[in-house]
Amino acid sequence: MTTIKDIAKTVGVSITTVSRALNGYSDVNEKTRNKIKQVAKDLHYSPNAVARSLVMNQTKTIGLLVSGLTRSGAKDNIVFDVLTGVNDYCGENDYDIVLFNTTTSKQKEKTYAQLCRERRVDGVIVQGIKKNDPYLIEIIENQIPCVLVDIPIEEDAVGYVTTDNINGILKAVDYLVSLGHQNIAMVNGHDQAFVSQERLKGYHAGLKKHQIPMREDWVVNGEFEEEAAEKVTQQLLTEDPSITALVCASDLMAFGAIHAAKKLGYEIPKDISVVGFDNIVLSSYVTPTLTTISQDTHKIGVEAAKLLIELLEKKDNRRSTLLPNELIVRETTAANRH
Amino acid sequence: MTTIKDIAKTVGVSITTVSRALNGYSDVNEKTRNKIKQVAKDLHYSPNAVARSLVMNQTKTIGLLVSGLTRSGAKDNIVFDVLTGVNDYCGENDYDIVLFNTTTSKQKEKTYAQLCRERRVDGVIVQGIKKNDPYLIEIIENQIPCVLVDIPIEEDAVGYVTTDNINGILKAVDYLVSLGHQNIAMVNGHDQAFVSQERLKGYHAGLKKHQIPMREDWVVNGEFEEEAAEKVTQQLLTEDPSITALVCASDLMAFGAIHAAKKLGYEIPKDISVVGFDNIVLSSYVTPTLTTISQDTHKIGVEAAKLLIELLEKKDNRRSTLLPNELIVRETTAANRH
DNA sequence: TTGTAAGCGTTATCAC
DNA sequence: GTGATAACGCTTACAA
Repeated sequence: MTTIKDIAKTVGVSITTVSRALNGYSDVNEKTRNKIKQVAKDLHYSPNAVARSLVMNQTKTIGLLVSGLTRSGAKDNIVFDVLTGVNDYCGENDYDIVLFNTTTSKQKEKTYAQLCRERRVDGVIVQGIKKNDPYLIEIIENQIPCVLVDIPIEEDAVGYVTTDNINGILKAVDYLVSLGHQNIAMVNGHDQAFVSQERLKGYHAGLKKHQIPMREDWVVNGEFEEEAAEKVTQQLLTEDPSITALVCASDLMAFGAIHAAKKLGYEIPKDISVVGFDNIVLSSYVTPTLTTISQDTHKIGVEAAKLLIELLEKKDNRRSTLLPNELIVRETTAANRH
Repeated sequence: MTTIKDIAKTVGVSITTVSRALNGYSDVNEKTRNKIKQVAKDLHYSPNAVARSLVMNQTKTIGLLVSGLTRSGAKDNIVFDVLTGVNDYCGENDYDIVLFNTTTSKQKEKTYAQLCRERRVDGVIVQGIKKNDPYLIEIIENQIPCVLVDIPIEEDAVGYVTTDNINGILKAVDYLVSLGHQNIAMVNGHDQAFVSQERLKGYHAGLKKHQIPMREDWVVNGEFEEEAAEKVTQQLLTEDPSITALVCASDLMAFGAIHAAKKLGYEIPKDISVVGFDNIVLSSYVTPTLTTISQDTHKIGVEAAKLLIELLEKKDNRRSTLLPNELIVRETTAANRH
């Protein structure tokens, strides 16, 4: 593999000159530069990023730490979408992405800091970890620049990007109320997710706004899983048949809820309205198509990468980005007929 | 950041000893080793993979070059699934993955070899490129170890993994024939995909096996896209209403085909049977659920990583892996009633 | 069992 | 404008 040494030898200059010529420094004769460039091309030279990283003490690489980088993540395409967003922005800005593997047994022993330091990534984007994940403490304690997805923490070296979860659910409640619904229950995720807290706040805010009394037992947790959501919804609906609408904290859970309702003999949306959250691909393919709060997951990725790179290059001192959500009305919601 | 130098200083030994102690060499006193290990821990030492890579001339990193690493890849979760498979196997074997960005304008200028050499990846897994992609020639010409997904090329340094496409379609045809279908048409992908060739072979083989005469005009190309498939299917079915079954080269195209059929007043599966290919998540969520040939895309990823690492470590001289496919019977196929 | 020293391919600091 | 030379953090002959 050709090195600047080889180029230096064939051109008859020092390696210093080659380095400077190739890196576009001004203090080098244009003729020598051209000769060097030509030889570099002839010899199929590629700069060795590893060597450069070593001396520059930066790798132009960011780590992507994803908790749900498993097969199951394929159902909602969220993880993938964020990844493509990160990839897009990084590509434009000459950063490479390395995937951190936290799922496999072997790597599980390594701490977050070890993972980062070993690969000498310049920064990290973290997605899908829970509030009680041990990594989270490490992230805050360490000085490694980091952007969290959906976890609102701001530190010197850490920021976050999330969507306006409160407002999202609020829009859903607004819409349901406008359809004449008053008995609106919520299928939330779990207590270890910040987004669940926020979405719950949105639910409360919505009820309050329309002066609908809150009922604690009308909020159930579906663990962000289709099956779990089905189960709790079935119970909820059995115990209280007066419920006419369901806001769910994810589309997958909405599917579970719908399934439960159908099993109980409900017709959708005639007997009960359901709105999801995420707007995953599935939601426009199922029958009936799902009314949902759309998150631009690709943009989450883009903004996360953007924020991180700004952090790295100290261009700005923003520490967070809040993206808007949008209500997508489809077929699982209808006027209340009770 | 702590280095072996720091450890050497505090323990009072040379850096050589530290290096050897930490890397588990036998020729080092157990007492010194323990002291060194302790100090390393105390000082929060992490080995610098960059420095190591430079001297070892290997990065323990493999590049993932994906053509469809874009938002659109979210519909079929294939790209993502393969990625998780690769990630799983690499994690177990201490390899990291770096994502090669080929979509963004900036990187597009770089050749395949440049991409690989610059990052000094040990090997590459390539997915989603077409037969006429300029990268392909480079891959063959270069000496960089590479495993291709769904492109059957074997060279000294390149191998591939794919599924048994011929047999997959054959199973579909077998099944349709067993349901009494004789007028079976095919919605294929496009000529630039090896899998399309194979699936076409499977279609031919299936017809031949059951002594059904081939009709060239009953094979149409849907470009692996839902909309395109819908269009060509509409035309096909309009021109020849005697067709009672459709084998499609992807689930997404099957959805397009179904849509076209419905528009023409067909009921599914009463009036026409449709079978897809891939078994993407969507196919079990749509109504009616899709009969399809299932590919274990996660396993494709695992096997690709496995094959590449074997190649890298010269453990074996296999150059390819063929995975079986499976027919998943769901609701879009029924007995022929014509 | 341990240490010395060379070298991996760069960039950066000087001096010329 | 250009060239020695040191440095980045590590591994690895070779020597002791």
